[in-house]
Amino acid sequence: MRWADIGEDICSVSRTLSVVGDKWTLLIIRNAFMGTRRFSDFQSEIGVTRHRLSDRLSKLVDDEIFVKVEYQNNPVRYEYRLTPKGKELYPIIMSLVKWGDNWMAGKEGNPMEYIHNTCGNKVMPSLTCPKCSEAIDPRDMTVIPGPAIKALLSK
Amino acid sequence: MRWADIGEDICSVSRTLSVVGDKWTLLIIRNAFMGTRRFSDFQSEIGVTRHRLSDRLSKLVDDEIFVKVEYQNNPVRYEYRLTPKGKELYPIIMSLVKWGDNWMAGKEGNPMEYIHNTCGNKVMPSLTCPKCSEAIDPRDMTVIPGPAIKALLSK
DNA sequence: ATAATTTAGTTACATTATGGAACTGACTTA
DNA sequence: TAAGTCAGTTCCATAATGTAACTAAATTAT
Repeated sequence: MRWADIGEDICSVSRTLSVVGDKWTLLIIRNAFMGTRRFSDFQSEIGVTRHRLSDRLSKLVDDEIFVKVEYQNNPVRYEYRLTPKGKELYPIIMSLVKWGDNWMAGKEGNPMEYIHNTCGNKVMPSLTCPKCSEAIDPRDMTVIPGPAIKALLSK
Repeated sequence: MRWADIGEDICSVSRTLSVVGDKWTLLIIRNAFMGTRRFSDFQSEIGVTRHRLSDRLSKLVDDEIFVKVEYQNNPVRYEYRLTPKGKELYPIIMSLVKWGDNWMAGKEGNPMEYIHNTCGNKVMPSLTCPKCSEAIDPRDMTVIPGPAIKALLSK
């Protein structure tokens, strides 16, 4: 079977991109991980227009990445908080950070540094194999059809 | 200091997104990791228009994610191969796959499965701390200004 | 020898998405 | 009373995208 025969809809990457495959969306989520919750804070921090922000936030609420939580009434106002589904986007943001640090940093060095509270060290998380604990090299990964593709093939 | 005061240009996420912050670009890179190298193969596999593909590929060459390698002359034709800089995008693709598997898979299960050749196991790589080897939880990470931000502050 | 096919594009045009900027509306503070 | 805050919405010009046809050099089929 060729990859070409597998529809775009049966791919975890394109499914994920249907939710976060947009620059503004990823910047909004990045800021959410830094603690931002309110419309105007996202707006001024990211520099996105209110129009676009409103658009992206409501899509993210539809996609269950954010929940709107009322933080005042009179007038009623909501803030945007990451759901568990949204919080699990962290490795995506972290891998974007890491690549940017490695390949796009200027001579000044990295913009930010990260401390792992659990062990107290300044670290940059890396992708590792949960079985043998080795860092992942793309050449060491073999991709095989999973249950969803197998089900398709047996039809 | 507030995040709002840090320009978008001094952020590893937005720097990375200036290269791969686009749906088509990420799908092209995903396919490159599955072995695709030629224009028409990217085109038919991804379903992107030739116009858009041509556009994205030349940007990716400019950004040194791909190199054009001549694979025939008469007429001269090039294929697109990942550079080391491009190969290091793998964790980004893998984190997109993982999130999609966890949150967007249908009842059929995951589209693909991954085998780590080094240890022979079927695995899904995870983000871990290189010091204590524990899986990363976003709540356990503290972000502090790095050298580039510190340099800015001392001006 | 001529026609069709392959590969890697480019061009023209209509549609869609985006950015910029002003406007709304319910309150609060000076 | 006037200005400010917050979370949007509306309007319009510009930019990005998709659709579909066209190019061009070579190869294969009839």
